[in-house]
Amino acid sequence: MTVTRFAPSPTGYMHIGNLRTALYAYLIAKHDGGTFILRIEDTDRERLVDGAVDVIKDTLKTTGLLWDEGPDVGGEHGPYIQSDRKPIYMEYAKKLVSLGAAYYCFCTKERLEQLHEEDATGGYDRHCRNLSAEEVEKNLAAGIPFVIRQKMPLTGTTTYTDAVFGEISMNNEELQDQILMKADGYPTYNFAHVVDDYLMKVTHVVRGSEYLTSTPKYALLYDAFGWERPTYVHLPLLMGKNEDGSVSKLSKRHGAVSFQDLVNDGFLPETIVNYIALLGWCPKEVQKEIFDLSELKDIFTLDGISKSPAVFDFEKLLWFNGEYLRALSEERFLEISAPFIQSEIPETVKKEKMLLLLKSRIAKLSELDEKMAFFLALPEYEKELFLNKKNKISEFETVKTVLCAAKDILLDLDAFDNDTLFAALAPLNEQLGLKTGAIMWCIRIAVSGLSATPGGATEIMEVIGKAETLARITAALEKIA
RNA sequence: GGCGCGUUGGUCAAGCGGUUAAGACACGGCCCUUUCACGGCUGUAACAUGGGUUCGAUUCCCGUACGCGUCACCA
Repeated sequence: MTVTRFAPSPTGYMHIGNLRTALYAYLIAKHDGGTFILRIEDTDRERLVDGAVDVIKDTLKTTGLLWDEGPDVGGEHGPYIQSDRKPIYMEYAKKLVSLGAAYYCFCTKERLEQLHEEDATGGYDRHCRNLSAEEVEKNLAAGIPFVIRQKMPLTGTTTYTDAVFGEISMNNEELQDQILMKADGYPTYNFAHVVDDYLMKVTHVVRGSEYLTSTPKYALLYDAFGWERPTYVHLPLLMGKNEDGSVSKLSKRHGAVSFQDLVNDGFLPETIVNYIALLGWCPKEVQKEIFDLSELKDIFTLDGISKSPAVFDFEKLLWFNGEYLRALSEERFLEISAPFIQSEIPETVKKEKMLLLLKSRIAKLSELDEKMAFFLALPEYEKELFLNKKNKISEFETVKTVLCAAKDILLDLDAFDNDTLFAALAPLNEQLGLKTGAIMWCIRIAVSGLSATPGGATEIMEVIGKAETLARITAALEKIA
């Protein structure tokens, strides 16, 4: 039985790297029909952020990463919020002390700071490591604040096997006697996650590779308790590209990097999931890139995870999103695009038709407003725009002829849909001795004021309606007169 | 700085001793076409480096360079 967990600390937003960790943890469990746990790591009481847990839960829900055990849904290994488990840690820490693998430390923060000033790379000097039982008892009885530290072996090496990176060894002398229990009675991450993972029967510890070198310390904790070590799955880091071309760990300076930022910018949750699944992992023997969550569940295997860091590429994300947008049903597209429309849309504009014209031409929903602007109001443009080499339009006289003829035809038209319009205007080519493209070019410029538009001349006319079309053509005629 | 990890085109990446070194994004060209987009075809572009091991290294080993990570009463 595979059991994984996603154990974020509530920081107030869901970093995309964190989301990917959650995704992989979910996929590893679900590929095997296992259990996916959500656990909130809120042992840092000073950094609590209101509503942060909701952000985590909402993100997981909208991406479909539903947890089998955790807040709201419960489970047999609860509670799933570390602050609710507080008594557990002290109990286990004391056990560790009695096992000789941890010790009470009464050093003050001031002393630690001084130590650091004297030697910035030295770390803790293990001052309290060998206090006698009597001294400890005395200090405890006197109510002197204490922390509990892990007693690292002084020699030898500690080795563990990571499912992605293979064997990792660290010299024990590199390992600090890290703090397990803080003076405020809360455990540190270093201790809490080990105890919880054990108690929650987590089989695969999935997390970013920044933990690669501290994992020996955790493995030692398992050993000290006599617990079986879990399978470690460290994920390659997500990087962002800097202005100067270098890369570093993806962070806010690289732009929108939280799930919510991306969604607000008009990326679909499915797109995000799909894209980040492929950042650091590649399917075996499947030659495609578009996957939904359930497909990912089927094909996800650990051996497809790569070791090298991956640069988050907004360009490719954009491409993915365009693919997802185009694949959407018209109804669904209309529905989800609504919140992104800020513009006031006149009654005379065929709104749905307009939006659908844009559907295959945008990469993210936030582009909608800008791209629809010309439908709503004719932009300023230079009359030279009418001149077009490819369509062999070199004289304004030609443009005038086309527009006048078109105007006459349109005046008599009752139906104003694309097909009718095209059928009515296309014959102008023979009458005027011009290519259809040239005819439409003139008209399209007149009704849009743009050299490139979503949709052709007749589609645009249908959207803006007869009155507006005639008004724009009249304006064009005046412009070139 | 110590320790650890990584290094295939600009980016994501396949490859797991013998390949014309896949594919995708981006970029260029062509086609389609009422402009654009979509779609189709096509082009440019890569094994960081030096030593080994081997009949043969992108692939295995060692060094070097570069990059990243980590050395908290944060996670």
